Amino acid sequence: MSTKTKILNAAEVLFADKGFNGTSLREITSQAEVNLAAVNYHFGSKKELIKAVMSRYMNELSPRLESALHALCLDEVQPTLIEVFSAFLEPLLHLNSFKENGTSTFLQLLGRGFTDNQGFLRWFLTTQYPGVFTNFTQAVQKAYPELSKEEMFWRLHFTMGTIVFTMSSSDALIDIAQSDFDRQVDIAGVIKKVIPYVAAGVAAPIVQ
Amino acid sequence: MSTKTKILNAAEVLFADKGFNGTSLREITSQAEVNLAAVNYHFGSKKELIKAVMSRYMNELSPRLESALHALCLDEVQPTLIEVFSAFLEPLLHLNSFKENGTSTFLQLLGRGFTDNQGFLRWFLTTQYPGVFTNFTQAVQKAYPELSKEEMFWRLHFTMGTIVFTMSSSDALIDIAQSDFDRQVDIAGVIKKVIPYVAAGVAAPIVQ
DNA sequence: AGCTATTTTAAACAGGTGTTTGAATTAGGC
DNA sequence: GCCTAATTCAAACACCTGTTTAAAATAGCT
Repeated sequence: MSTKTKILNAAEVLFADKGFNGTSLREITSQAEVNLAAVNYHFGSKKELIKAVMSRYMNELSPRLESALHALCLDEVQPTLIEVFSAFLEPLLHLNSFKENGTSTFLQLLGRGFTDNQGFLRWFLTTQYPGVFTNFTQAVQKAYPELSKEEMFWRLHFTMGTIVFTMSSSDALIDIAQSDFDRQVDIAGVIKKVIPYVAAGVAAPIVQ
Repeated sequence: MSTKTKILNAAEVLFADKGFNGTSLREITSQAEVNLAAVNYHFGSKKELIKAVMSRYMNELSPRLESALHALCLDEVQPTLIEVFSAFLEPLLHLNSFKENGTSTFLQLLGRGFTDNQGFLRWFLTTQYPGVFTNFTQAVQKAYPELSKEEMFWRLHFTMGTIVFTMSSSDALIDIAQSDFDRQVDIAGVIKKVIPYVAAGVAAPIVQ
């Protein structure tokens, strides 16, 4: 395995667990069993390493997600919001076959990306992968045309918050659920639980 | 104004803006115009300062919130979920008269508290202010008795995620909304928008 | 083999972190 | 005014941060 890959593999689990700011290059390189200077040699800087970690997942996810959402838009019948959000399920779970615990790791990274680093990753994702966002809003628009652009803006950010926050602490939540309710839950189970919630939230009646 | 208060005032806005890990004691003390050592003299450590910042708000918020939720539980008629979540509105907005931008600052701090520091603040809040949580779950239980304990656990965490994530980036979102939709929104407006969303999410039909 | 370009290595760099120290200053009670 | 306790202050502490350097090792190619 190349040094670059070793670094990426070590970095992604540490970043997901402790955040980008909370993980030092020394932790990453010692976990990856490579020299400290290797990060700057292969990636240039820590910031570029963060981008590389995210890109590896986004490049795997975004084409599948875009086409799933695009299919809904092309369809003749009006999709339900449940169907729109369910379109995320397969592309997200596919990350598990791409990499062990890939789904969980990616969603945690996404959560970190929106809270750490005063949102430079938010900028990176929206500018580098705009197709995901436009296809998504188009699909929601088609499922719920009465929703104004402004109201949709807010509700999609509420949805993002639900997902991102839940997933960034999904490990802890799954542990609690297992000890308190004696129920085996995995990341796919959590996603299936969250879909009706966000679909109902976005579909909520509009109040003036 | 006492040194202690000067530190708390400077710390809370810096913590809200840049997170707990992202704010150094030197930034805080120079903003507060006090000596660097004052934090350790008056609070003992940075961790204790964080607790003190949160406690100042929680002590102001929790009695009002608890009694508002408790009133719903004592009431004879079954409350709607909208009413349950609306019970948060007055106590939260009261923080604005307690302190300028108090509502926004507190909610941002809360968001930081659940993502920074691998959740030591989550532990602090749930153990120091358990009344808020028990009253809240009781009120939701009364409004939606069909919801199983496990399903409620998940949906309340989804709700927490929605609130916490939205509020931790509320300043950025309000800016975008103003430039994109030319609409004046404040923190109260955001809260009023999020209530129907989370109420509908919690009320979503249960799927097996 | 020999040469070149790539990669790895240990060491140092410059700067930031929370915390502690001990002397200097201030405040409050008599 | 005096004495004591509380507070402030500049300086240093020990450690961690991302990044850079220049020498050493390795790899690939003719």
